[in-house]
Amino acid sequence: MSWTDERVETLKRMWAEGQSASQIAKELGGVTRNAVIGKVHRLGLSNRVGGTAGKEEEEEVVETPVAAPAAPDPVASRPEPAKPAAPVAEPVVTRAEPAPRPAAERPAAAPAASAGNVTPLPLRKAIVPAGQPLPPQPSANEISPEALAKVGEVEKRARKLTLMELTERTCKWPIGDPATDDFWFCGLPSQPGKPYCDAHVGVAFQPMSARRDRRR
DNA sequence: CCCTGATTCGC
DNA sequence: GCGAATCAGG
Repeated sequence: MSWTDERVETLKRMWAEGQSASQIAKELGGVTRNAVIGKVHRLGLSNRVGGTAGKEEEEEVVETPVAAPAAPDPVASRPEPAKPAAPVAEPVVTRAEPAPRPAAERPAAAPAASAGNVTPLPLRKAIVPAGQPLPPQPSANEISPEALAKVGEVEKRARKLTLMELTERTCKWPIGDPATDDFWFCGLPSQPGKPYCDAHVGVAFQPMSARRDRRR
């Protein structure tokens, strides 16, 4: 693979969007993240300290002076790196399997959720009608007590990751109510090839037999 | 361990 | 110019 104009362009765009080198490499295909990083440097794009490697002593604040009037350029306006609306790399929360229903173990609202995260805005968590914010459940939603206990335990140690923090190796089991700020993803190490951690795999994939057994 | 970017250096 | 290997940090 060579760095064609198009590929370089993609590289530039994604890098500017704050994508990681590995993500860019994955998108481009045929290159490793090392290649991407190498190219980035050769292009002189080395910028944002993407979260690590904070070597170098940056003492020179050689940035452009203040001078940033109100109305910027009418042309080059790309201040929104949020959603390229282009080829979506990955939906992150891949659930090609039976949608999980973490309804069973609803954690009573956890007020002190995010540490030091004081909502500055009048953010109420009651966009929900009343009582039961969660959608109806699939019907037979009986899970073995063992599995439930396991989940209950595990969720106390959940890493409480945000959507953005999920990777292929983190449990994507949602916890809490998406309609409120009392919501996060388990985030514990997922089983190889599975979207969830051990405990959540246990409740997500029910053999649909066993249950009957224990019931009658 | 997983991940990140930075740098080096033989090709 | 390229990128694997290595380094360095979270």
